[in-house]
Amino acid sequence: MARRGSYAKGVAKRGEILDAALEVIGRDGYSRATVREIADAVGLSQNGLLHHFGSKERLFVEVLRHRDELDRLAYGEGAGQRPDIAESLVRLVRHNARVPGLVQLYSRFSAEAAEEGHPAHGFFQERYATARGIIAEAIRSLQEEGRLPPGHDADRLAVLGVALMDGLQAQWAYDSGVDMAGHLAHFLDLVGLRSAARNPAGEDPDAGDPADEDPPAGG
Amino acid sequence: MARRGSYAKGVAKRGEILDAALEVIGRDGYSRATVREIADAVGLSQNGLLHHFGSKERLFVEVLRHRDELDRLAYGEGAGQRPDIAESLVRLVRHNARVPGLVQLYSRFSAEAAEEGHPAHGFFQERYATARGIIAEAIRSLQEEGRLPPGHDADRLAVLGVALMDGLQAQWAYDSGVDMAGHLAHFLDLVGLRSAARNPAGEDPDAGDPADEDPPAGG
DNA sequence: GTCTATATTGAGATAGAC
DNA sequence: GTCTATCTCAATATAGAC
Repeated sequence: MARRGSYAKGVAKRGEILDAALEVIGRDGYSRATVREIADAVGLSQNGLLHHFGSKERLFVEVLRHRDELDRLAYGEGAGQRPDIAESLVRLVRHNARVPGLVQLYSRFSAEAAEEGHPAHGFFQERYATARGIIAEAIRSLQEEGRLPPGHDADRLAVLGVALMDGLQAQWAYDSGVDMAGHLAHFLDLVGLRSAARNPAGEDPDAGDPADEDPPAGG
Repeated sequence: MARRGSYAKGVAKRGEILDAALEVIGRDGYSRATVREIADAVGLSQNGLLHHFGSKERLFVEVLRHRDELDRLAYGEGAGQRPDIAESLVRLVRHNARVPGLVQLYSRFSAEAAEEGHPAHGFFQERYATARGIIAEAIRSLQEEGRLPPGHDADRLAVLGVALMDGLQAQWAYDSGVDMAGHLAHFLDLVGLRSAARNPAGEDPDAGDPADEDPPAGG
């Protein structure tokens, strides 16, 4: 509102910086992804960059927010033909295994921001609550349709699901042979969520994911 | 072997430093727990402390190793009357909820050390493998005794269990109302591990834990 | 052998010129 | 909106006292 003619330029520059941050983090790892490195990658000085985001923490929060937005479009409700929670989560996790830099950013940053007073504390607090809410709501929908075995507590299952996704990332970070998506799918099978969400008739639960192609997030 | 008379003194000092580190981390949080703060707490200079451990990373690894050792004695095989895996894990997690500083140290440090080449990378890599191995082995024992529903993959369940413990810590860090032990117990119930491990006859699965008293780890 | 004092390096944050 | 210069602070390495 109060911003002047160069508003569009600022927005474009912010997008450019987010992309550069992603690239540097992916290439050099989180601890080498300093403000200076990212600034170099985008052709700015350190403080030329910080002018747009204020601090490293705020920059990283925006990177993660941007990631969530893209993931929501690609795997969230309304994405693809079947907005089914179990399959959406498995696909999301499968996608994550192809972007280790982002996963590392998420893991380290969320661990740091757990400390009260950290600039990103509120972001993650809200994100966890939202994630649990989305999953719990999807489970309740299945229950209303009668496609889930009775006796399941949607809120509790949501906590377990979110915890599993986080925890699998930790093990995967130390052993890339850990198949995050496979283990999540196994859990969903165990609690009856996967077959319920997909096809009550009972087709092959692993069919239908042609390759691990990136979703149409960027195109 | 080559060490001389002051060996015992060095060992005692190391123990003193580990205790001080725990206290500072618990009181001020991980990011305020600098080498200088810990050194002050134990009455040493920064490098007086680093002389014993070499670096902050090595000090923290020793803190976590010491914690694991105490936990193993208190909750591992042979601790208490019933060396039953499900109950041991639930009790361990319940105990963790009473030492937020240690949990924060573990979470942040394991996230940092995921980067290849970090001084603590090997420690966590080994720790994850060991944790999975212990749980998988305990499950296999139950299976051999015929106390577990058939069709369970011990190795897969172990991965899920470890992931759950890590992931629940993350959510708990942002909302201390998240009952880590309760959610883990719920998971173990869901997969049939808890009732199998405890009492095939089917007693109240939450009885027998009088209070959340600390185990005889220090005495 | 053990410690104190100090210097160096590298990170992010801040101030103010253009 | 971007830059240069400077500040603070943690971690590490070195020199040398006892």
